[in-house]
Amino acid sequence: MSRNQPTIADVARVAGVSRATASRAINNGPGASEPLRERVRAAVAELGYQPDETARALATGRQRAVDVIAVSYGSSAGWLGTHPYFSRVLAGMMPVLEGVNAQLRLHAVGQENAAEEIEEIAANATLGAVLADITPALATRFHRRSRRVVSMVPTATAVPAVQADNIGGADAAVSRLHELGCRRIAAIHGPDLNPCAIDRRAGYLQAVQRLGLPDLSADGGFLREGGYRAAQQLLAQHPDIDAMFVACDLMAAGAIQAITAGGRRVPDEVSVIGFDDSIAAVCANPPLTTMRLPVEEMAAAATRLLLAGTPATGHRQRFPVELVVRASTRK
Amino acid sequence: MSRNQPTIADVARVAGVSRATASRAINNGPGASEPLRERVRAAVAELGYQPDETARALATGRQRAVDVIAVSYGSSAGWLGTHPYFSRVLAGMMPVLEGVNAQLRLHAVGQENAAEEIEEIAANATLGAVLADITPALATRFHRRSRRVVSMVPTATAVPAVQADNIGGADAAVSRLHELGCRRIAAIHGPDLNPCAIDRRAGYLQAVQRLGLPDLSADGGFLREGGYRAAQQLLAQHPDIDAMFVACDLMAAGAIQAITAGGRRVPDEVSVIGFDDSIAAVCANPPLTTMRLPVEEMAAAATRLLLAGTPATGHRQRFPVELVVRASTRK
DNA sequence: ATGAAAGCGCTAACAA
DNA sequence: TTGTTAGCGCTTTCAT
Repeated sequence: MSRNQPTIADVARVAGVSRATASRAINNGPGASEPLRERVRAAVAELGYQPDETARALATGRQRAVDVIAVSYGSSAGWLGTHPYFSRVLAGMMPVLEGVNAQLRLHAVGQENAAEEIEEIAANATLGAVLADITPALATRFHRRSRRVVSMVPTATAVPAVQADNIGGADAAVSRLHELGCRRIAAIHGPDLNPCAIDRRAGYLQAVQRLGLPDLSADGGFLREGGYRAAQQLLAQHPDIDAMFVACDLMAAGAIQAITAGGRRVPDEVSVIGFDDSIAAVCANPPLTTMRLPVEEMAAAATRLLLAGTPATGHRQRFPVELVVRASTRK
Repeated sequence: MSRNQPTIADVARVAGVSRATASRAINNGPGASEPLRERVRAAVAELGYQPDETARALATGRQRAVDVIAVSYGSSAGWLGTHPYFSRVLAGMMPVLEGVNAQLRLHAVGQENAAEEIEEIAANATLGAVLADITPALATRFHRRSRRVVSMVPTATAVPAVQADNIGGADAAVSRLHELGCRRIAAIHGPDLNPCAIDRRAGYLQAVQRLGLPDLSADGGFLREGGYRAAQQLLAQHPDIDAMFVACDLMAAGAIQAITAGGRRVPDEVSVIGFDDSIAAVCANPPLTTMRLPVEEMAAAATRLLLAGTPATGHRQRFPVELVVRASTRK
């Protein structure tokens, strides 16, 4: 570094006080007279002094940063860039970090050496970490090293988490479709190993079983292309499908494209209901009826939990998943 | 902090060497014999030692972090969360930061006290900052305090920048529509003050003028709702429109919804061409033909520039904007 | 109320 | 090659 920033010693000298007094004045700490505080303020302004957060962090032992960890399945660029989820968690965190003088550090850890990277992040964690989409095993690993952590997806029981009712949401979606008169309700699911995908699949299965409907499932891998292909395939195999429950909006947008490209109308011939209420839902045409996952609120809650101290082991904060009606389901 | 992590002193003691030797071994520095290195490695493993990056940063004077700054016009949550742009810049940066032991710090600065926040970030910058969407005035402010900065949008001449050919891209889009036989080409523009929006508008104007077409412009504010409304209005005022150039995909997705909701077909009756090639383009139905803004590549380049040292004042790296043909334009 | 001085955990001159 | 020592810029006892 070639920065030649003024230090607190400069401020102290210009103000004609000791470094300790300068520090007290700058941090609004107790034990400094108003006249001296004023001189320090003047010196700060004159020099354009900005405290070095690194030194401050070392001296106090706490750095006031919250880490966000996302695992990059395959190429980090692909997942992080194309899935609307991450920007929503960031969007949810930023406002609560506003004005509390805390940094937001973003980490994309690769799959291979994930364990080591997690360890290192945990070792340097300060306020703590928000686990955006990590497996229970890795979450446990982090938790063992630092308890200042909260997961945003279903995880190991010990790890604090904010979680949405994915099962209930999926069930509600299918029930809704059933109320609308649909009887051949297909589903497009996410990756087998994804905790959220697992729950949404369970919710679908639970609903069709209760309602006495057939299980018409396909896999879409949480990606738009997968949703497109799955919908095509479903339509080919079961031409009488009158509705689709799609486990994420991105896939649902693809599914709608496939349905209309195949010459059927949405929602007149087939109703589609997505999951997430992400940007993909409003960009789809017709706009998607979907189950809203309150990602921003969850991320905000997770951040507040960290700001408030060390979350209790096993802590759970639940969030409802609610129906948002748009135009992809019939009246 | 109640962390009780082992320090390098513990490692040194366990390994039976001095702290200096331990440091040398840990950092693969020169001047340490293999046997001692081995003992240090063993001690590190035994204690589960992880170097404290803060202390390291203070000692070396460089913290190896790159900052990303996004200005939050209105609510920070809204903009950051709903616009696909930011996640693309993050996605572009992450891979180049991989394995170089550098953190990514994210800042959303509010509009009111933007100047101060910018100053503070600049003062604590280490590798430097990527300005995602900042005004020329603020960029200049940052540049004055730290030269380690690169803007991703058109900016003041002194500030280093990576920039795409927005004017040329917009012109090319209109030209393309003209080649396709369209003669009533409307446009939906972004915010008046947004540097990218300004250039895209200029490109449209330049093209219609050259081609002898009428200027059919409306404003959409770079948001989907704005695109929807602008398209409705355009269609009402000029029923003979046969194409639309829309300055961003998010607005274009809205425009397509408005067009089809109004009973016209895309692309048969009206062709639509967007800008960005964001997630909104592939979620739209039909999928959008668009001008691809290589955001990830630009963000990666910006990051590499910072990693390589202090970018030269006024540095410019240009990126092409290319046509991506999908289904929203007629053949 | 103020200042002197001791660290925070680490790296990097300098000595040995 | 190894160890000793002096900081990095700041906060925070502890005297005064």
